[in-house]
Amino acid sequence: MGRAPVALSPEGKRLLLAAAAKLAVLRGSPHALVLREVAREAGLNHNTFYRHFDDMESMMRVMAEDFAAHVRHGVREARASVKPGVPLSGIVVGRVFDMAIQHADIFTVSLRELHGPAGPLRDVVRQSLADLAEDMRADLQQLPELQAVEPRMLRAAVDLLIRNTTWLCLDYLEQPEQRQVLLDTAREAFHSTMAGVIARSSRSA
Amino acid sequence: MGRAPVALSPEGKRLLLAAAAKLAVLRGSPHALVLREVAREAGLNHNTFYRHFDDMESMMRVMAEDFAAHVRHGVREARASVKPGVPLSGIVVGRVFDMAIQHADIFTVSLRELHGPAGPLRDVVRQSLADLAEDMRADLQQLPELQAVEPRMLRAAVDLLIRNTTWLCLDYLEQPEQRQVLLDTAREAFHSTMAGVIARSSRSA
DNA sequence: ACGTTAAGTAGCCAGTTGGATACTTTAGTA
DNA sequence: TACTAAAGTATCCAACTGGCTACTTAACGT
Repeated sequence: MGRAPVALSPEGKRLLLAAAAKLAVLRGSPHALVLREVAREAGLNHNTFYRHFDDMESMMRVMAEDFAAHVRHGVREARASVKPGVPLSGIVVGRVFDMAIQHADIFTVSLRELHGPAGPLRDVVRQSLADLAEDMRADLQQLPELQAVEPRMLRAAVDLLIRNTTWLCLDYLEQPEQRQVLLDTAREAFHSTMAGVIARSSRSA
Repeated sequence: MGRAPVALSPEGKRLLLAAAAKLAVLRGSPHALVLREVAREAGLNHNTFYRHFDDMESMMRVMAEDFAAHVRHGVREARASVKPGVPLSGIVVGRVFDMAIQHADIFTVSLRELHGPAGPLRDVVRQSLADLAEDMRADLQQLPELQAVEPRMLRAAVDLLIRNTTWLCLDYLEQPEQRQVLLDTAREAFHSTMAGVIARSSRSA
């Protein structure tokens, strides 16, 4: 359940996953990957690939599970790091950025895949973000200013912010030196959106 | 300048571009394209490709230019369709969706490429969106409620909305039957964000 | 010390690829 | 009508691919 991803995997498997992620970032898509090239990048014979994966698609499934595990792990850690009652939302974007940069290739590939062709990788990534969104909504809803807001409207706002954060996160992974600027951008979006939700909600009440 | 894109191109060139876009949508990335397969899909001998393009990358550049031309053309049309003084913003998302569905493959590939690896295609697409953003900001700024808003803050809000719209547009291209839902989502994001900008702006004034 | 199994390797295969060179067809136009 | 240039084709090539079978090495419990 809660174990760190790919921790118990054999060396070769991890090397292959890392090589695949790295190459997929360069190529722009995991679908452009070439089996032999991945093995070469990992410093292994191309046949070793078959010791760990059935084919490329099965490898992508593993990568997607890794991504999902990282996200779950990150959320759990963030939750444990703040006092109960205090909202996570203030720190969540920074946490996301931290997670992302620690597994930069996997995150880049996974987030890009959000709008790729339908497939197991995309489904898993989308589900992770959907879970995260519902988590954040419930978290925010407990704030006094937001308790009166209709859950559906709040969820829509959170979805908007997650789309925005995903975008900025990909920018961050490409230009880590822009971290502060991107965080500020995300924070401003957060403030504007929440102010908007509150304004619209109290107006309609 | 203002001419419709690929209008004067020879038949084969258009066939190849259409085939490439179609396959790139299926594959998830133009970088996964295979020259011979593109030609096959277009019903042409693979050598004919070289009559029109130097290589795959030069073809992608052409595709990017097509995308940019479509966007410019769409904006010009939208501008002409509303009375002067009336803001475009109310209809702009619907217009974007219309444009996108008319050139579904090119738009899908181009918008996906926004977070692909750096390259000419991506640069052109980003520039198109940046131009569109500045256009929209200037347009919105003329509204009475928004005249007092700091341009930089308004631009940030527009950027947020464009990121959101891009996302929803890709969803729309994959599920055209969801058009109305997605348009409503975009409209709600628009209202929330603008309400937020106004609230924050008047608060700090 | 030995046997079992997982991890890794070597070499082969038929099929496909990007690209070159040389040829044919089409369409315009002088 | 004959000439030309653009568009399209046929064929060949070395290089690479995914996947197969068969072999070697490393690790580990007994």
